[in-house]
Amino acid sequence: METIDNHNIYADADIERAARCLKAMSHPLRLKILCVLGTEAISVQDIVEKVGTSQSNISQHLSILREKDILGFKKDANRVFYYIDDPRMLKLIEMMREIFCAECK
Amino acid sequence: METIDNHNIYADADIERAARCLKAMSHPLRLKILCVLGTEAISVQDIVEKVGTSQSNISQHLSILREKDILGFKKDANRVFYYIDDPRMLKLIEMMREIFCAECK
DNA sequence: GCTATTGTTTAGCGTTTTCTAATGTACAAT
DNA sequence: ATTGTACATTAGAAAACGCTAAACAATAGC
Repeated sequence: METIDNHNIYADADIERAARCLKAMSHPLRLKILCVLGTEAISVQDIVEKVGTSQSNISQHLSILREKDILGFKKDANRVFYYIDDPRMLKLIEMMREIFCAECK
Repeated sequence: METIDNHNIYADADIERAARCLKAMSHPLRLKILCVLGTEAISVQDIVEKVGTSQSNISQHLSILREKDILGFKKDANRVFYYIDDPRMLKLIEMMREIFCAECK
């Protein structure tokens, strides 16, 4: 019966935010997009080739990641280059690699 | 044109596995369950109280986490105690807290 | 035996996700 | 101008999700 309910260590707002972030990464294609991006800025066309699905499909997934402020982009003439804009996401990607790829070498 | 296609650094199997894991965590209630569990084994009833939704709903989410081998459980008389069984998941939870709760203090 | 407690499962329904296919838009090159 | 390239958007259908409510199962206590 404290002033602040400490039976709940985790703020629901943090949980919601984290869950939304995880959800964005939780699709194989989106996760792969994030992995191939890493710290680079890559054009949609190149992403399509590296990830391997239709251009329309990639575009839709990019739009999802864009809406959640995970990706940024810059246009250059005909092309659009996407990059990971959220530093937390970069950390997460790195950690995911450590955790899920450590034993598979 | 190497023997192993290195235009693709990330094995699709790893991606799939990681994505499945992320998906399991990507629901607010499930994430919260994992957070309150931490390294402990907690009964369903206690989880219900700490997480805050119906018992049936918690049970369903527990079942999802169980199916994906993220949670283990042991029965004791009337109760069932759940715990995080996958060490990778524990790491992930820890990292999530660092990333999403670091700046919010 | 009953009754309460603890937990799981099923059914059903509305919502969300994710894909394919088609269309639209903008710039480039000729 | 028209043709090609790069990308976004829309529409629509199938599947997956997530909830409430209800039924079910197992143990505990009387």
